Amino acid sequence: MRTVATRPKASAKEPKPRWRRRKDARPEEIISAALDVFTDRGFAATKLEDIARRAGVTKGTIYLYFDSKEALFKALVRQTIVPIIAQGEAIAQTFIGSARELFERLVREYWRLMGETSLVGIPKLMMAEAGNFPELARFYYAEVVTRGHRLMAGVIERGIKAGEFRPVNVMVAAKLAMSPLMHAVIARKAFLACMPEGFDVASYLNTHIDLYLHGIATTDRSASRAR
Amino acid sequence: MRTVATRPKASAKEPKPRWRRRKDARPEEIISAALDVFTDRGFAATKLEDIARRAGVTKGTIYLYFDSKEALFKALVRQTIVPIIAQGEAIAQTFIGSARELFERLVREYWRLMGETSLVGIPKLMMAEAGNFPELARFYYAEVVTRGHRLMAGVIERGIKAGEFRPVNVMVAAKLAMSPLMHAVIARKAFLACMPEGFDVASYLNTHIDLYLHGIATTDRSASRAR
Amino acid sequence: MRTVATRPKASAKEPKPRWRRRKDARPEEIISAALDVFTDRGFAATKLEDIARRAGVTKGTIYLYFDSKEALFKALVRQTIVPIIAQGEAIAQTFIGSARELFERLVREYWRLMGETSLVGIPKLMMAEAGNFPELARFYYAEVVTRGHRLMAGVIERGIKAGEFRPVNVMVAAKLAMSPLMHAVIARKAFLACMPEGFDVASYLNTHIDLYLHGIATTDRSASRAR
Amino acid sequence: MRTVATRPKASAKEPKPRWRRRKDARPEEIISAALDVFTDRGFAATKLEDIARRAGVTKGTIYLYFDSKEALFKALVRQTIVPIIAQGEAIAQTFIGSARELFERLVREYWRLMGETSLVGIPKLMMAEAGNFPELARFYYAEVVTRGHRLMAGVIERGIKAGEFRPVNVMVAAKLAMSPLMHAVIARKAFLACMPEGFDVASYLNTHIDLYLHGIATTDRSASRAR
DNA sequence: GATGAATGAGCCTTCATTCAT
DNA sequence: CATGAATGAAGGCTCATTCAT
Repeated sequence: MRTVATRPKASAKEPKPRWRRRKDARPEEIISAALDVFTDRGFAATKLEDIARRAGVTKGTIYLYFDSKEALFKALVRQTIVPIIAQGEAIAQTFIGSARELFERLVREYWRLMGETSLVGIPKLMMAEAGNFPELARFYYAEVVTRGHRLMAGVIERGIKAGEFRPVNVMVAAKLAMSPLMHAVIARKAFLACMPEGFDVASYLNTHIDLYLHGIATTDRSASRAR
Repeated sequence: MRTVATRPKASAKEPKPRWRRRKDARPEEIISAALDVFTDRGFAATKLEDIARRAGVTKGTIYLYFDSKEALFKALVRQTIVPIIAQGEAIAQTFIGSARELFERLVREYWRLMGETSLVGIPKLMMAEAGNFPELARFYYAEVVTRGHRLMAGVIERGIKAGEFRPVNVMVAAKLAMSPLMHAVIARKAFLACMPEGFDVASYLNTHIDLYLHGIATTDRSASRAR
Repeated sequence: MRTVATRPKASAKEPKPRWRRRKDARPEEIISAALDVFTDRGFAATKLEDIARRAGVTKGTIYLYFDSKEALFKALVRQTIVPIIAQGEAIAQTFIGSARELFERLVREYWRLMGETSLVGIPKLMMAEAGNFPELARFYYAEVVTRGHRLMAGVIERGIKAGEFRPVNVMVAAKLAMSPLMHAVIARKAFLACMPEGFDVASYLNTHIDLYLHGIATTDRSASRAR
Repeated sequence: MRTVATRPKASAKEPKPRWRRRKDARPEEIISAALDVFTDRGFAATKLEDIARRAGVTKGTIYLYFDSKEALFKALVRQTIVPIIAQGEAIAQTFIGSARELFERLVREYWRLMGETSLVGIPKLMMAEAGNFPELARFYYAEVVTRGHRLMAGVIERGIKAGEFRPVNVMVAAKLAMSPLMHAVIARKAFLACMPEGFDVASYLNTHIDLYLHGIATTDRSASRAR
């Protein structure tokens, strides 16, 4: 749960990792705690004290590193989310294979990094708080949403050029590729406790990939791809 | 009293008719105001006083009709969203035509009722606040989300039976039909101010319909339908 | 329960005494209700609405007869308590018999009129609120407490003159005759629910009369010692 | 900031040492202030802000130590009254002398500890607010009232066994020994300002002791008791 | 005369923020 | 660096009081 962006090898167990405080790891620990709490309470409903407790410090300490609750929130968004996008871009640039395969790879990668970590909370939070933090919303939209869309748009363009995909409005198609992912990731976080049937991730992703690639494929040979 | 017609744009004195109306229109006026405010501030950040002001009453008045801020929030959700779903169900039951046409009809109807009205705020709010109101989340998920999914699932099943659609997991496919709509509707509300390029609703809907129907269509004749 | 001072023959049953409203009985009904509510909630904790409900009217109606909550409270004290004292005085003046018999009569009468009706609430209230209502306290102390003490003092004086009682400071002795009654009446109201053993009124009164008369009686050999 | 050294006991400006102390003396200071304020305003009429001001802190500080106004009230009762009772019990257990002497000792002690300190306010409050705090009333009645009665009952029993006192219902007699004290202590606090003649404590106590011991004494030798 | 919808001041309570230690 | 006691500005909620009907 305590994942921070680029620290994916954190051994999540660590029974009691004492005696390694007093480093400069503090800000990260605080951000990590903030992620967890903001994420499932929302901005206003989050108490600095909860963050402090979870980070193993006191309220006052937070102010050594962040000017205000708002500043902490912004730092959180800025520092946790961008690396994800960058990572996606890196994958795309070095990927060798068909556009369809790349599409599938990115879809699954997105879910792994966003859907399965506490990072889910970020888009959820941004949707909710965009109105209250206009500059942050602008930053987020430009640096994350648009960049993510562009990434996916590149994949689609690649597919069109390669004759794999039909010619479509690539930016719109990119949004349509991402939105089922973003929505599911958020809704799952929000409503998991309310889903008696659970949420079958594999089915959801497979069906999305299947329908989407079917939908966008050039129609002559009709490249089906199921599992 | 009401010295002047219905909306005293009067300039004069109007000594101090401390309060005006006094109807059972009040609850609805308050809910309407609550919709606006909750919707763009979130639950916790909303001040009862703002709702009151917008409804043209004072804080105290709200408590004549609702027990608490939370109760007002619940009433808001209950009274605004459920009818929408019911309306969709009515359309589906009386619809005459192909499954594809029904799909398109529902997609456009959803956007018209949710995307173009302030009701957008409701799902946005629910996503954000579900964690803080487990009971409400359960209600919403059962009465709105699931019901909406079932509605769409029925359409897909109809298409499969008619040979229009490939056999797929209908519930998952239903979620995938809805999620681009739900996400877009929310994101548009959240980020519209941040979109320099705006949001081209027509393209988005058309492309979704096109890709989705293409994706789910039985592949032999492959009935494409673009615009 | 609903007793109002000088209306002791009120038939407490009256299944539904409708259609006799709109008289000038209103103020009394309100005072009666106020007595009940003030009495077991205290002044500040009493809501006008509770009084109104119990009186079968609405909040607004109270203001037709009383200027404010405070005014109602004062009227309540003034109008309900004085008749009691007067009644006691009347008994004393017309009483034929020994001082000891008169003492006993007054003690039992006090309990009957104060201990067994909602009038108990008045001294209880006054003790509690004297600090918040100085003028009222002054009125009450002069018109009720002092007058009550004087009444009892007269009895004691009578006993001394008749040789029944030892010579004592009559005013102090009067207070000591009354205080066990006043305290018991109040404490019983306050704590009845907390007394698993209940409160044995007969024992309490009998023992008080016994001890007090024994204590004040001229002992033939009589080693009195006063100051 | 602190332009000057560490503890400017200086007279000069003292720019704004926003707050001072910071000890665990705080809870006691608050309780002490609460005693004063609750005591002469009653529970409901007391404003936390008044308590805070009197304790030299702000409203918020109270909540560092007590969960709510009610919790503060309970703490107040628990910490002030119960020790008094215990002290009385200690006296009785170690007392050497006649039951009459012990009776007198306890009567005077009660007055000294309750009548002459601000603790008077507690029983006064309890009488008034018992109805609003059933649980607290139960606690108080069991831990204070009953315990006090039992203490006095023991004394009376001792006197009976020793042949000093007539056989009486000891529990009732105990109540009658205490009630003039409790009532006087409360009434004096409530009405002192209304007593033009003042309240002669010595007379009151002496006369009570005299009458009571006279009343309960075995009658043959007629134990007089002087000073 | 009565009503009851509406008001608005005020209180309890919370919590981001500060700062002496 | 850290702490945590203290602050003080709000916000939710209540309720005595008013007044159009």
